[in-house]
Amino acid sequence: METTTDTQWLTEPQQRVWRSFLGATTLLMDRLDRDLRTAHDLSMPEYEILVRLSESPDRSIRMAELAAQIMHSRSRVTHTITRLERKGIVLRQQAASDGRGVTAVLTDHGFAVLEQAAHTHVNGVRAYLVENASAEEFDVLGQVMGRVVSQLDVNGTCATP
Amino acid sequence: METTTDTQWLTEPQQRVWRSFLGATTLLMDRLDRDLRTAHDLSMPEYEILVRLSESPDRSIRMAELAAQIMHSRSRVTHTITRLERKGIVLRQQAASDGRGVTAVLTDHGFAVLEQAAHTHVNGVRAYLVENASAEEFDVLGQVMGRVVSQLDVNGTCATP
DNA sequence: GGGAGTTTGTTGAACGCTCAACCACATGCT
DNA sequence: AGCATGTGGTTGAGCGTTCAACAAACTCCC
Repeated sequence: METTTDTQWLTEPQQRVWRSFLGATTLLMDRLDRDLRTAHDLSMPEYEILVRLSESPDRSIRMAELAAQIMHSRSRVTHTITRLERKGIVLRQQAASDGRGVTAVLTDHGFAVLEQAAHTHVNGVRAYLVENASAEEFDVLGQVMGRVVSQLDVNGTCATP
Repeated sequence: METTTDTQWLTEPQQRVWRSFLGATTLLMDRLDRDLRTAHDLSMPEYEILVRLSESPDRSIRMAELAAQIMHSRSRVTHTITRLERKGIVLRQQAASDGRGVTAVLTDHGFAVLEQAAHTHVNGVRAYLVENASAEEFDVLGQVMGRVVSQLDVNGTCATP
């Protein structure tokens, strides 16, 4: 891959930034997840799915499309949807146009759960992230993260093992 | 926790930023982890531990201190160290001063593994993150993430379930 | 100096994710 | 039409994480 000589190491300040980034994401995701779990028995990945479904026409999205939107593998989405289905939050439905297709549909109960959970989640995002940046800084954050996504999210499809 | 009325929702642009952030961290961590695994049979959490150990006097750190540094639970570190020990990369050692204490020590072989893996990792961080930001933007990123850490990392100790 | 309370580290079960293999359907080529 | 290749979704095993419970050692205070 690389020889032992051609690697440009990070400067000390760059390293500090990188470690802050690593620490911040670890703590942030952990905290948001825990908040959702304790208050609504919902994990972050589950919550993300509910949000996407709720915004979609008919509150339903094809499995592969769902996976692409939240950057998870198809397999992972299958497992998550299975759990959500068991909780009565979501249900599976054969896609009309494509014999293989399966679409996940948000149930009324699922929508109600989401309406509750959204408060917890949004308050968390504000308190832990948004409030820690000025409007300009937050903007910069968005731009950089956007570039990372477009670089790494090759052709809009997540790693599909 | 909250009533149904007092939640300040995110504006549409704020939402876009948050989703970019979520997507970027998912893709980024995934990719760095995969790169390390395929090239050096090492996960990101494992790698983080090796880095901290290598920088420490005697290449050794107490378990709890290690957990605090990388923001993982003590339990998680125990498991990870157990796996690393099995690979001969690290070994456990009774702490002199404290009867309960255990310190993890990086072996020579572990250090050699790290020397290789570091190239892969740093090149990844540069290519996927650093190069996607100007110097100023990267700086802003560091400041914001730093604030998040100091808010969420209450008294320097990670969630200790 | 002898308990009450705290800190350190481990354990095992349950949960969630990854990975490779797989089937079913769709598409394209000739 | 018929076969090759690609896509959509699932499955189950194995791995890594969380969580609650625990034992051992330290601290403090009377």
